Amino acid sequence: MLSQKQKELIEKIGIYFEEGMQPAAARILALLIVADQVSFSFDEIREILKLSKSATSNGINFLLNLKKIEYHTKPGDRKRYFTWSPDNIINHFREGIDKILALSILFDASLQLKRDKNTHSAKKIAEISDLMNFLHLEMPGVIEKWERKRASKP
Amino acid sequence: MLSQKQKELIEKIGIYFEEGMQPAAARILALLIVADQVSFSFDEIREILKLSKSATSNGINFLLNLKKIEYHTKPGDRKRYFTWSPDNIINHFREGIDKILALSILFDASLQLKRDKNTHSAKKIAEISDLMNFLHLEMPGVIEKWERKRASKP
DNA sequence: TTTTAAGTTCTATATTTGAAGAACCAAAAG
DNA sequence: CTTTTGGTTCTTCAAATATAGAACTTAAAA
Repeated sequence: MLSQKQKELIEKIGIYFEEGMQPAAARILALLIVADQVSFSFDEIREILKLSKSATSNGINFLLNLKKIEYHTKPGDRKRYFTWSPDNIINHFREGIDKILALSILFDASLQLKRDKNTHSAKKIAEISDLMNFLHLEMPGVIEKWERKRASKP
Repeated sequence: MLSQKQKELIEKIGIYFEEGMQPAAARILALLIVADQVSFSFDEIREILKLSKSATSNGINFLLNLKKIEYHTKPGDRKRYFTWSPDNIINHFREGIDKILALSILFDASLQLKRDKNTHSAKKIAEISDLMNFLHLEMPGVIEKWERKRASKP
């Protein structure tokens, strides 16, 4: 079903995803990305990843909530079959960029509280905040550029 | 020494920094960024943040290791005085981008293992990997653009 | 209407993480 | 030398997180 290499990749990708979700959820997501099989039932996920029912249930619902995965059903079959939903992945990057913007706002606030706005440190805060803002502004253009490139040579 | 607002900012910025370091280290870094005072001794940090010696020591060394902070000494004074080192902050963004690249490599590896590279999922993996790569390639240009803008109107 | 299947939720642990405080150490001061 | 200072390291301890497994729920099937 899963080759050794695929299992290893699930672990490696899982570790990346652990930044932001519990290990079990991270492995579930990685499984759905890496596997050849297009969809997995609750129990298949459970068995393959050797998780308890609760860890499986919680992980799946966490991922459904974030819309990282979705499920479909089959007529005359009560099970749900889960698949990765890759389509809103660009959103993921947007969220990352928004987070940078939020931090830049805190840096600005810190600058406003500085007695002396001309120290090296204060100027650096302003600079970093400006950079974060700039990145936030530039990002849509970069993604657009990528989309154009991609549309031209598919 | 620190206003209420500054203390609140240290907490808020600290929470951002917790992604990637332990809370105590995050607060130390936030303190060195937010405060007007340019440098702090070990015991000042300890007292202001109400940390134990071990938490202070570990946090400081963690931050020194990552070169997020540095210290200087004064003649006839054994203490070290710690300051934020903002200068390689652009590096911080580069690291973030490098991390994205590392993930794209794992996605590529996953794609290589796919039996059928023409499924929706496989094509999406390719697409995401390509986007991550593109971001990695574009970033230096974006930062350069920012530097030019900044040089022109300082 | 009883049983079964598919999952959820609850309770009990296990694991991980972070921090406290004491013991320790090395260099400088006395 | 011996004491003090400035910190580090070691040994708990506490809290947060994650998981297991059992008990429960709900809807469909028998």
